[in-house]
Amino acid sequence: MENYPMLFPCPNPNSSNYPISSTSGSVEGLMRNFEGENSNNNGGFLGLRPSHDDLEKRSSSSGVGEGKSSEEGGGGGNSGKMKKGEKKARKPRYAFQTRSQVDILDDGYRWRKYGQKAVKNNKFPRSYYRCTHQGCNVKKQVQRLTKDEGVVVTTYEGVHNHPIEKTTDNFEHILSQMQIYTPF
DNA sequence: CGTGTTTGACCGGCGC
DNA sequence: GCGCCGGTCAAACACG
Repeated sequence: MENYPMLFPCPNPNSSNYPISSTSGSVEGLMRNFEGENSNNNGGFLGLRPSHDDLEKRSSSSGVGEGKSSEEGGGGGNSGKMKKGEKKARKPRYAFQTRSQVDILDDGYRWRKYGQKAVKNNKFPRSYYRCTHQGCNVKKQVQRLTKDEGVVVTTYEGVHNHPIEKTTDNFEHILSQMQIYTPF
């Protein structure tokens, strides 16, 4: 994947409110609860939810409700590489909707796709990405809404602890290709 | 040859 | 206890 569509999910490049690199506090302030059920969510608002993990209650048949993360190195292929009984680190997650033609919103980091699953209430599959930087366990998942093909929901999990690889000159290009849904 | 994608299977929690 | 469901791994493949 060398063609970088390059979209950045930040409405204000000059602002310090980067969804990923900044502290969660400032980001949380900007967004509203995203728990309204997505599929019926005819959009129009920027959904962001710093998940506090525990209250993950999915409404079974009605909700897409994300399950819990099983932490890195978890589960999977029974090769016996994960330690069981390890405590689960709960990480904050940031979700936001963007309007874009492309699914992959490149924010300047390098992502490796590690999975793709179909979600029950959506026709479009959800893609799982992980930052390829060593020691950087930032994960991200991209999902497209059924109702609005133009709306892409991106969920970031974790914080990068290494500098970006690309210059920020691309922001102009990035912003030209996307528009953020704002409730205001 | 290195890097990332594809894809099926598996894991683990929760609901029933 | 079983089955659903979301999340993840890993081998094979594709591409530069």
